[in-house]
Amino acid sequence: MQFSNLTPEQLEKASAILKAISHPVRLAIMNFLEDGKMLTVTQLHEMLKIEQSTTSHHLGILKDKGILSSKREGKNTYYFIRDKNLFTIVDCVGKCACT
Amino acid sequence: MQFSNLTPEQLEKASAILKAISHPVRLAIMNFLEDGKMLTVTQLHEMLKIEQSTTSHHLGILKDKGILSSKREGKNTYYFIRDKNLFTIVDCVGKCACT
DNA sequence: CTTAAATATGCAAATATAGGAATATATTGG
DNA sequence: CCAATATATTCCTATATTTGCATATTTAAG
Repeated sequence: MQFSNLTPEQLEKASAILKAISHPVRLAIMNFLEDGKMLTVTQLHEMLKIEQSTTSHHLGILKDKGILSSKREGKNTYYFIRDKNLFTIVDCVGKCACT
Repeated sequence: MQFSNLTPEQLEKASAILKAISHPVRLAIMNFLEDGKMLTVTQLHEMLKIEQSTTSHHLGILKDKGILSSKREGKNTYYFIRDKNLFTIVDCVGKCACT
């Protein structure tokens, strides 16, 4: 493949990022964390009303792709958005979804 | 599921849009069409150096999700980005991919 | 009508993803 | 160490996606 102004590597990277957040649950998580908030697995699991393991899976995916970071504090693990650039995408997507 | 400020429907819609463009080939297509250009299946198929049918499939997905529109002119079908709002996302994603 | 070019579609195999039950691990308090 | 809470992981099944070959459809030209 050959590209206009993005290299194949950049395309792979960009699509990996998009793919990671292209899921209703993960988008909801991003939305909850949008303004820089930090939330635990249990908090998200309760807010989303989905299984704890499912929540953990999704958080794992987001962390694995470098979208989220986590910070352990005692028994809790707080998750938060790693790169503030992503706020823009989430915001932008949110707007597009309202059209 | 319950959400902060996006309804479940909006989340579904947003993730459907994101999912549609979350693929290296489709992102490359979006990138080629980014500035409002119109390109045919054959042009894209040659630019991307992938099979004609694969190209058509990807274009079909993007059209099906409302991302692209097409316009037939003789034997050719020109594809173009339907909603200019998407330029912003593609642009934004492109930037994020360069970090 | 026939041919060729451009595009679309049906199908199948390989691969990837999603979700949840059960279980494992980690951490704190007693 | 033991119990309880929080989180992560394993395993399994169902479902979706990707790709390309073969074929169909559409359109223009002769």
